[in-house]
Amino acid sequence: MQRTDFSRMACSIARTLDVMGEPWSPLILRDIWVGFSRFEQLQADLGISRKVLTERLNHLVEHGVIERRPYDQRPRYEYVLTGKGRELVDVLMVMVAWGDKWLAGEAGPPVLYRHHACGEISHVDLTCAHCGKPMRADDIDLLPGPGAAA
Amino acid sequence: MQRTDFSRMACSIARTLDVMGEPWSPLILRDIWVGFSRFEQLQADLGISRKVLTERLNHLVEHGVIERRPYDQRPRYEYVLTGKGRELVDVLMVMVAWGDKWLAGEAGPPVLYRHHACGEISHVDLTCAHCGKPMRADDIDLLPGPGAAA
DNA sequence: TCCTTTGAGTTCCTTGAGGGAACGCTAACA
DNA sequence: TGTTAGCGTTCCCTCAAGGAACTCAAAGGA
Repeated sequence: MQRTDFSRMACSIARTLDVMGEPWSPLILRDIWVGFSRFEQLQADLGISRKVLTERLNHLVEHGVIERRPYDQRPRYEYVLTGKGRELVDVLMVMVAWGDKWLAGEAGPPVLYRHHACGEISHVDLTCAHCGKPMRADDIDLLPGPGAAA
Repeated sequence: MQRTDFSRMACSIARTLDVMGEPWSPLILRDIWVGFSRFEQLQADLGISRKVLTERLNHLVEHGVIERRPYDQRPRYEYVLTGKGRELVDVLMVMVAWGDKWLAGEAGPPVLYRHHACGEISHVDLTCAHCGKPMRADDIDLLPGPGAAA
């Protein structure tokens, strides 16, 4: 099915979706983040079609969020997050916080996150990079930026 | 178009994707967030197929992130974010921060965000809800939670 | 009274992406 | 000389996205 190309839009959300917005891509990044690094591991853990997994991995490599590198003399490869990719995990962490709060139900969250700095089970909050106070959907005004469309 | 159903997975990322992971859904939420609230506005601004827009809006309403309500005696409706939906915008704000940093290029970010609390152009940071210190991909340990799969 | 306009979808056809199973390729190892 | 393990390719089928045309309801004008 022909899909619309988001990469040309003058919108950072659309551009980010062009990198990791296709089906399965966030879950592939999650798996690589938590330590599944090889093709067979990813395929088995996710239950994704091998064809689609190949396409997604290539796409993520092309955009520099993961890196493909050999781990053996034999033709064996593993995928690891780049710095760019590790920052993209921020998006996943916020999805976790939202899903834990709104979708986990009676059973509670499937995974807990312990923060190294304080040792507590916690989750992420969004704060202003400038003043450190909370920064949520209603706390900002939008202004046209230098890269705005004509 | 994800033919695989993510909603049953024991993963808050997969469940969140089930709500807003389909193509266009994040951009629809963005538009509603910034003030496009009507069917015609959304269709014109996004250039999305009317059929898909209808499907996505219904899906988002079913999951309680937006609300459909009449704004006229005539059969006219507008879509607005619920509380649940406003919190989902957190995910978009982090996509903005990442896209602005890694994909904006020479031109710079297309949109600037001014924080009400401090009045500065800024972006979001991820901090620990417990101790307030930075909380990024490498700053946490994962533990099985109460809702973990058997 | 009839015609037109507007907003909000709905229908229908075409194309191409995802699912899934089978196949291929390479290098070590028994 | 098989056999195995890891990593993809190829192929076919189904169904979802694109896109244009169509419908419907209510208001406003001629």
